[in-house]
Amino acid sequence: MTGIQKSQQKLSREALLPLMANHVLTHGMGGASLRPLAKAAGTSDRMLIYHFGNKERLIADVLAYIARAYSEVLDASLSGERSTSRRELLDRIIERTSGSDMEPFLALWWEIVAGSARDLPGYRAAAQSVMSQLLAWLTEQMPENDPDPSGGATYLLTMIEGAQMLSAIGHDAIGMRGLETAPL
Amino acid sequence: MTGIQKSQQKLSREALLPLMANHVLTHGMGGASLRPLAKAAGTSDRMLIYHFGNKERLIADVLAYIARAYSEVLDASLSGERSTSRRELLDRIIERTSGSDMEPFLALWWEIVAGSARDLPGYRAAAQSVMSQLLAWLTEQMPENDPDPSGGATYLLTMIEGAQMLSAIGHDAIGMRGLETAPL
DNA sequence: CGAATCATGTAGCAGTCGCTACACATGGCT
DNA sequence: AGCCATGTGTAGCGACTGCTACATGATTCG
Repeated sequence: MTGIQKSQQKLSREALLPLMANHVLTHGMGGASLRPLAKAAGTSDRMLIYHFGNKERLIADVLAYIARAYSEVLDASLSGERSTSRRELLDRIIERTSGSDMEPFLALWWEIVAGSARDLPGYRAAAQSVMSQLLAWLTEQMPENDPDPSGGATYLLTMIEGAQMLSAIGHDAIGMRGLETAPL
Repeated sequence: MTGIQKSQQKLSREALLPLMANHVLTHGMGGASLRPLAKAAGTSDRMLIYHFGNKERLIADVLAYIARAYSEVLDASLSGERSTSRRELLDRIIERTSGSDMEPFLALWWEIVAGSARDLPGYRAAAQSVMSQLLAWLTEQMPENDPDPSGGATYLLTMIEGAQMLSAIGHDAIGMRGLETAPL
């Protein structure tokens, strides 16, 4: 009769990651300190260090998990019949990534880019993983008759990301105009 | 004979801004807390609050100052004869912005974008200021015979920023390929 | 059964954070 | 001369940071 039996007694690294990823997606990297993360994952800062060694590795693992999870979302949500032109493909992507459900990920995305630019550990790997996935998906989604699917995909990716950045800073008009006037 | 006469006795807001901007450019937003900023500006956290009211306004002012200073650098360093084609203009921009002296500003830039995406006070205004300046400069630099200078400038801006992001995360290859294969 | 390993709670440390209270010194104005 | 606004140094508060020491249950193995 010593006390209450805890319901969850073996929250392993793997079980904690999605919970922390969720917290990071909604609160951003600014809120990614040990105690809030632990609370979100139903454990203690003490246990996070126990499982991951230190915060640096923790963050790297969480970012890697998010990159992995994002590619799965991408696969699931973006499948469909092949587009018949670059323009149509571009429009579809813009439509999908403009949904409000993508907002948390996009906000986090720019924090990851900023971390990459400053070479913070784990950030660059996550960023490259996401972009590689996106590029691969784009390449195989290129119109069947496209003269240069690979080159065209890198081109589209560059355009899309540029437009999304302009959208993130509230210059949607410029970003969208840039897309509209783009010679594809 | 009460003590040493301090050499600088009236460091006003305006005198402090460039010193803090310099610190932010070299150390990033992560190091932009009151005490380090004060040290860089040769004063105390106490005085920063005295001059700016609180940290939020301080940061907004520093970012606005940086945006202003950047546009002057832009004017000075990018002037020259008009390009004769979109491709040539694009190449010139890429060459100028790839210099290592631009690196501190670019790293800071992505932090500003991330702050904009999270709607932190002051960030979006600074980001829009920088992009507006850049777009205006681009527009007037478009080739003389260009059919659509304004639309073309937004298009180029979108491409440039997309490529720069890919470069920031270490995917230069993709970014540059995107530019090379771009139909201008 | 006993020992060792794993897992976890409680407390706390040294440092930083933004910000404030208080004292005090100047200088200009009346 | 007295007073008030401007400016500045010193100290500190309460909250938070990553991380650690210590103790103690729980499990597993010899």
